[in-house]
Amino acid sequence: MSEYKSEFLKVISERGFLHQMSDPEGLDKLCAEGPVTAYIGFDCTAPSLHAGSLVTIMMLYWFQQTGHRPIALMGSGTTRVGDPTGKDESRKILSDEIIEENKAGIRKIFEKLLTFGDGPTDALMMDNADWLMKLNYVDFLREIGRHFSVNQMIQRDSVKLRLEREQHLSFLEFNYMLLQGYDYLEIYQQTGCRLQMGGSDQWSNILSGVDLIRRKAGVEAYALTAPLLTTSSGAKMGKTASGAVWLNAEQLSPYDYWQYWRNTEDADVERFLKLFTILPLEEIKRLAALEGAGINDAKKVLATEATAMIHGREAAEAAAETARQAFEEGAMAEGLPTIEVPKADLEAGMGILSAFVTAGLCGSNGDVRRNIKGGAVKINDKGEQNEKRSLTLSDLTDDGVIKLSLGKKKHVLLKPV
RNA sequence: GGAGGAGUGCCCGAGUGGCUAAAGGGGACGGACUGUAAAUCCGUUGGCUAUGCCUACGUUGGUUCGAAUCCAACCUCCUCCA
Repeated sequence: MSEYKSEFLKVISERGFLHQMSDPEGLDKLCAEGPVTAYIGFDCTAPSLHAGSLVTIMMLYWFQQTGHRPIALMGSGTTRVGDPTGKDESRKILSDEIIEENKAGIRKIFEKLLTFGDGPTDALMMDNADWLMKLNYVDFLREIGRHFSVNQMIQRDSVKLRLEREQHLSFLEFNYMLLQGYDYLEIYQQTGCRLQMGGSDQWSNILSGVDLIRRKAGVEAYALTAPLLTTSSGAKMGKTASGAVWLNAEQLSPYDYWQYWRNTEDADVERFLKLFTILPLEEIKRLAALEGAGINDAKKVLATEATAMIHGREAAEAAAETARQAFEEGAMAEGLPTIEVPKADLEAGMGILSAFVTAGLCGSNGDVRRNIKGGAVKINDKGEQNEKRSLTLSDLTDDGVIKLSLGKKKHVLLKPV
């Protein structure tokens, strides 16, 4: 482990963000000299980013914190083309309106973590649709395609493996590195950006941009990737029962987000504290040293700090307090996710089945029935076995709500309005 | 353009005329054990106004009392040859 001179690489390497770098010495020197500009691209396939993207988002955060200028690139141009790697046939073609909506949702996340503006280290937001949509095929081939050597392209591991195994590789996929390489060049020309970061799966795409900039502009640009994260038990990051761990509050409440981190596996606690919180390393070391049940305290810190990063300190504390009441006191915690139902429904008597479905705890009536059979369903903390049970105003607690629970961890409050 | 192969539930994958809402595995969810962890064990895993009904094995038609299974056309994907 060589010592880095630049603050950025020091922080990044200590906290476990580093996977590969194209020219460590050169990049270190560049970053040590003064403000550098770097970008990371994000797809616009969903209305929010999820926990899987958080690693690279945090890299942008640290980049700015250590005195540099980050660029968040919205890939709405490449999203329109569609990422060719999936196996599903008939991929959904997203309409322009949806892509724009998604883009708006994704922007919000960056606005929380980065400081935007016109200053030398203020973050920028760009969109590759601005230049990709204008491309003319023949011009592109002449201007960009000429700088790509097929001989080299087929040497790339991603390509080589496919060819060696005689697996199909479409021309579209083969071209992807040109598009992303072109992004890098375009951003370099517009902003002087000389560093592109991303997940480790982006490595070869990033390198193609590095090459292109060298050929086209005679400038050395850099590549840096972060490891692809899995939990210690091998699960992909950012997936839960109800889907992805979204970063936007509209997609996933801060309380549920807090819970996601609270349920981190023991073996991941230290790694996640380094990656997803900004606590000092000594503090993390101390927390990670906790053993047995004590590590639960570290998980709470992880949850609160990680939640504070993207939902704000206040929401994080509230989530922590709600969880404390719900789990440690078994009390009726007011901060639990709350669903409003028309008062009239309760007056008429609301079926327990539909109550759990509207609360989002179960996917269908049959799902509720199965869970009732499995003994997972509770109303106001009392087990319920009768699927015909209906909820009425008399079920309201002193706080004026009805608490629905599925299993031990999932609770929703029903509130009449 | 030619020859061959494939398309099954969230995913992988068995099934080649009725016993198939479809084996098995993974994942997920619930339960037990714990520490709101992991591992392990057990259960569940299409929908409904439910002793029945509907939807589902690429699409559309056909054969049949009856089709995921047979036939035809089409769509998509893959491999090899040109």
